[in-house]
Amino acid sequence: MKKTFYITTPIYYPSANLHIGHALTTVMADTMSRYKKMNDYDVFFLTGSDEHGQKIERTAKENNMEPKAYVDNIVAGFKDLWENLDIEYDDFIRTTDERHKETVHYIFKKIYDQGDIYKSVYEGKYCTPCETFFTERQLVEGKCPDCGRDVETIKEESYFFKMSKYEGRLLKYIEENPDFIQPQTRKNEMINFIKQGLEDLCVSRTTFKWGIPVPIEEGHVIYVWFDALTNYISALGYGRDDKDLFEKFWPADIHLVGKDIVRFHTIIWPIILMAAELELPKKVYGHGWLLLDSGKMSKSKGNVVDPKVLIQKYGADVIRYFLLREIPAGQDGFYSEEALITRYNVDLANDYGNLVSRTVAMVLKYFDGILPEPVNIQDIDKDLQNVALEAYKKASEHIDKLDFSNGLAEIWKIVNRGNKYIDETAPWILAKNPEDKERLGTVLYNLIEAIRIVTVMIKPAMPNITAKVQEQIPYNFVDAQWNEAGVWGKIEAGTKLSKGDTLFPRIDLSSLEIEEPAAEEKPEPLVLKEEIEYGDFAKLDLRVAKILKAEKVEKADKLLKFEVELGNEIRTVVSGIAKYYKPEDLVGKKVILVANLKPAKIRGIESQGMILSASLEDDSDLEVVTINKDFPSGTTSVN
RNA sequence: GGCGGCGUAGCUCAGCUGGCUAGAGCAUACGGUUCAUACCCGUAGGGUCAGGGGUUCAAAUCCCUUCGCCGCCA
Repeated sequence: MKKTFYITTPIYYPSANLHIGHALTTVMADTMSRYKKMNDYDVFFLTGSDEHGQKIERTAKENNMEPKAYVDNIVAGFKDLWENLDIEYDDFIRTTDERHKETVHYIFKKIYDQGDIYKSVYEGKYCTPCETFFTERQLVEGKCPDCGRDVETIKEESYFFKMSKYEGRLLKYIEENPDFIQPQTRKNEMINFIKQGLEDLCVSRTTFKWGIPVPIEEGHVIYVWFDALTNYISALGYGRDDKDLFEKFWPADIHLVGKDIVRFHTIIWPIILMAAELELPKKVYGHGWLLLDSGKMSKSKGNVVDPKVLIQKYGADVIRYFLLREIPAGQDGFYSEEALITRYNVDLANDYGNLVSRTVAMVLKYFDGILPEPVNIQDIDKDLQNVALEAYKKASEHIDKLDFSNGLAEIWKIVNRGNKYIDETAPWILAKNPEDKERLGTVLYNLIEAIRIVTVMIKPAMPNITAKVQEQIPYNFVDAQWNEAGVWGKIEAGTKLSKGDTLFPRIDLSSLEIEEPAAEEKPEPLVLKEEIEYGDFAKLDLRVAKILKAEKVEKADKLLKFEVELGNEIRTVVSGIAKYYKPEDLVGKKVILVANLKPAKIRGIESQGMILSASLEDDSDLEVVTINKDFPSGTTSVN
């Protein structure tokens, strides 16, 4: 029986479309999955979407949609992206799937029945936009520490999960399984966290409906982690009749996650599993973030890089290669389109693509495309072989540890050695002497063989390119197993090569319009008027005034004429804001009037003061400054 | 505030348990080559290894300290 391998990505939250950072996790998982398949593992690769929660409920409502219809739409976009990126998952679990709900019900009930879930009262501060609860201590000046908005105090009956009970067992497990949490720094953080003591976890809500109902009491909905994390076993059929997959693949070999959700995967999830008397996953790997020069990518910053645009421009292989090569294992990495193009030009076009191109061209030119037999192996040939075999070994080790960056770097040592080998053996000189024909043939054979090995090894990362190489070098790359890269001499002499398309055409960086993500606004220095003394300011008499009447000034597009109440007097004021307000909308509003401004005649009407407002520089919009509290008119507004 | 990490060439980073003139890739300059996608190969410049102190025959590597940056603390 084949060895099994179960790898997962997080299930992504469909409140918005995915960005290139999400693509990183999924590409890593897909590459690992393909690598294991090439190593003859029976692989199960799971991804999906986490579709419940108040935020979805609200966003859907804002869009006048039912939540399910709303998420259907976004999830279709997820799947489309994965298809474009050549992500070959075995299953896509949605938390709205009936099968998922069944499993969640089952596991919730099981844990409840044994007494690890109990009812109590939850009280906390909640920030709806961020969908996060905070403790009093976490708030910054009483507001949400993430977004700075107001938080709501929420007090409700909830079900709680007895996490505290499993604290010691979890700690012991982590210490006895040193590879469970990777990388090391995350592991240390988690140990630290647990040692501070675990609180019980609130696992239900009554404030929204968009979720899986708590099976034992109506009106309660299962809250986030109990629902979301369970996807890893609901997709396998746990708690239902069809649990063959569960028996075959659980425990998972790797839960691949971003570093921001390591805690949930290494504390809450294992404890849920312990309570359900299930085995724990073998490894949780928290990879780093893809940063932009302008910081972390996030929707609120508006600096999100859309992977679909990039795929269209450069192709899935290139994006995949960049992500895997550029982000160091377990660390953050930087994205910029310039870096992407540099990687592309240097590694793919110049080094690998060109190596294939020049080698195949020489076989065509000197041997009519028939791959010659290698004879009389010399030291330099041996060296090329050794570099290839050594790289195979090291690359395998790196990839086993999810270190794709170093894995690919190792593979490229063969590419570099190949280019150097051409330089040292100078086939074009050998071609001039008929008696060197055998030597020339050997050199070209060795080069093709080196290319073959490289091409086998880049297949998990770049699944498309192998098929294109196969058109030129007819070796069965498409079905190749990984260990074929660990053997020298597998390509047969006599193989007929043919000219193919340029694998990676160079991109001229200078003539390219790079669409950098909308970086944060460059803070243009404000140009202020000349500094004034307080005395200058104090001369202004700003007063609250109530608008009694408003009408358009005849024959003037811009002007409105107001009657305003200022204490006991009634004044007439003309203001150039007709473009922005209908007269009737302003009646009754309390505005700020510059009350001691010298009256001026406008269109024959005497205007006795000015109403304060703020307007955009290009005059595209304007808002009158208004007072919301019910202050009497005539009130001094500033002093 | 508590715990942890980082600071090495213009840029991104390797340098494990201390030991030859501190490395790689990119970028720059110069040279070589023409099979190839103006590509490839070679050479060179450039670092008081954040600052200070200590241990040692010997420290980027261990210890202390200062400064700066980052992560975790539901």
